[in-house]
Amino acid sequence: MEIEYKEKNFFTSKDLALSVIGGRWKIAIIWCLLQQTPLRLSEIQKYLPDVNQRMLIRQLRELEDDKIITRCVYPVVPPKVEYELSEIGLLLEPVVTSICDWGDNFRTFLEENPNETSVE
Amino acid sequence: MEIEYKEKNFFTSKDLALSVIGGRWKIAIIWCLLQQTPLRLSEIQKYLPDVNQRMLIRQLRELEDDKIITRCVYPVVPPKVEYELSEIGLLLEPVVTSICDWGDNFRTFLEENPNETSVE
DNA sequence: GTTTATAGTGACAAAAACGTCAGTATTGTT
DNA sequence: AACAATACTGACGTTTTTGTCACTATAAAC
Repeated sequence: MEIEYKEKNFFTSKDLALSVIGGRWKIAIIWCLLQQTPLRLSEIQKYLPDVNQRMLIRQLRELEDDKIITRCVYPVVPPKVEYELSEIGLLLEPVVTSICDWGDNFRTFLEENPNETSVE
Repeated sequence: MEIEYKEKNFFTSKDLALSVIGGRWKIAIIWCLLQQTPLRLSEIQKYLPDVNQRMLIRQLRELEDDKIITRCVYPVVPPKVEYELSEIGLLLEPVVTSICDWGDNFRTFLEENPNETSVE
């Protein structure tokens, strides 16, 4: 997270929201947890194979610190940890949905308007 | 923008969407243009005083390249340039709205659940 | 002829984000 | 005794992002 809301004045709700969900993989993680819940770390990794474990854990920690997800550790061996959206985290569903919907529209737009700019 | 959709396979709409609107100030810029349109650069700067001009211009260029906004240059002195949301850009309104709405909820949540973690 | 306004660009530095690698803990299995 | 599985952490370096500073163009106003 780039901005710490604890240390800055936020005038708008969007700034506050973006400080929490603006991270590189945050929306993707929340998306996973909306598909299936709870999820173990290893399961999230299967959903997001492009994210390395280190990064994934860092993003999960930030989401946990911001109370968007909960982390439940089971005292077993090998260890088992389950991640779940919190109540306020679940309320992000409309955000994720609207992003996916727009992505659909944008994909259609791209197909209908092929790039005139060639990268060469 | 971190990911070039021209160069990567995108399997989900969210990935495609995030590659376009995931930039640091993209949502904020789009938010401005939903409040008032068209806007000149100097006007966007008044909306977003924390963004330096260099950065703002870079983000505007990316949005323009992705066809989210249009840039109209008037051949006058001093120069006048107007930015406007494109058709596909206007469709981002539900995304911005849902983010703002969630931000409101999250602010309330923060007020109701004061931080137990003190930073010292 | 100097200043003003607007919308930039280029070079560079600082900061933040990201990735890689190696290592930890536990206990049950081979 | 070595190895496997899961969920990590720490050190470190690289890459990307962001910011700063100086600079450009133009015509009108003073």
